[in-house]
Amino acid sequence: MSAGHTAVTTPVAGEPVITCETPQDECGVRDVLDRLGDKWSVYVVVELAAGVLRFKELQRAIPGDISQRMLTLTVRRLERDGLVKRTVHPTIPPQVEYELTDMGHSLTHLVKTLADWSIAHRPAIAAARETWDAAHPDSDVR
Amino acid sequence: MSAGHTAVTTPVAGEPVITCETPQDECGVRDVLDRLGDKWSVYVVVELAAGVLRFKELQRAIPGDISQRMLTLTVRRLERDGLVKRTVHPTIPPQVEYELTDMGHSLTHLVKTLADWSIAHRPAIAAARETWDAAHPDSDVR
DNA sequence: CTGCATCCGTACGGATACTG
DNA sequence: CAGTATCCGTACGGATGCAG
Repeated sequence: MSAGHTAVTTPVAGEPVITCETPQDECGVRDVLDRLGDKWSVYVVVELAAGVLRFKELQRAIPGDISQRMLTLTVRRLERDGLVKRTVHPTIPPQVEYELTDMGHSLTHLVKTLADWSIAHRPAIAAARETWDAAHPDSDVR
Repeated sequence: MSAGHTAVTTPVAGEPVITCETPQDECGVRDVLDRLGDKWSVYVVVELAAGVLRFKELQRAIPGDISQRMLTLTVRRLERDGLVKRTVHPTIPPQVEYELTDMGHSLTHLVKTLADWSIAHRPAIAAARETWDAAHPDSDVR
């Protein structure tokens, strides 16, 4: 192969092909991961998939104690990307509701796929890790 | 709803439900993201999906100039998780080949789904961003 | 070629205090 | 309640040098 990219070494049958037209192309994958790969975004999507939530509700619903700051940031970014809609009711005390947009809802299928794969392979991965860790007692890889 | 979790506020029709049995459960999603959410793992999977590659080949194939250190780390972690198989040919100079395991190959479908979603919604997201950025001239959210 | 060790800058995220 | 502002520690990742 001339200039190395997406090597066609040993094409596997029945395998979806992820095509990167040009070298140095990110195949679109990097995009999604930059958006959902952070610590909290998926959780926001998951919780909002079930329905409209207020700020505090969202914060309580998300597993793992998200800080107020992080929830604000996360939800703002999702809003900026058109995945979440934010509506403010100018009452006292203020009430702000968050919900997924249509595009946001389309994400749900994606997340479901992720969750399914994870759950299906969790045991196998755990096993692989144990084996590897046993074979490599002192390694900083982790 | 008593103690807030996975609120059942406004269930949406025809929407996959991501169930978290217990509060503070990560629904399995965090697992995958911890594994593929980093900067390079997906690329390794994508390139190896096409066939067996040596270290240098892999490095050249991946878009965005991955450092040698990062490629080593990434590939080691994937190996630890049982997603990548590493075979060493004790020659001079050394020759090391990387390939996906069966489980690794099962990831390809997942990645394809990600890529597809990304490409499909890229324009919409770009538009949403422009709108938002215009409406919020001075914001550190980005 | 493949890989480890080391150093170092930055970006991400947590904690806290303060405002409308 | 729903934020904003600030400070601060750490983990991630890049650059470089050395070794089998």
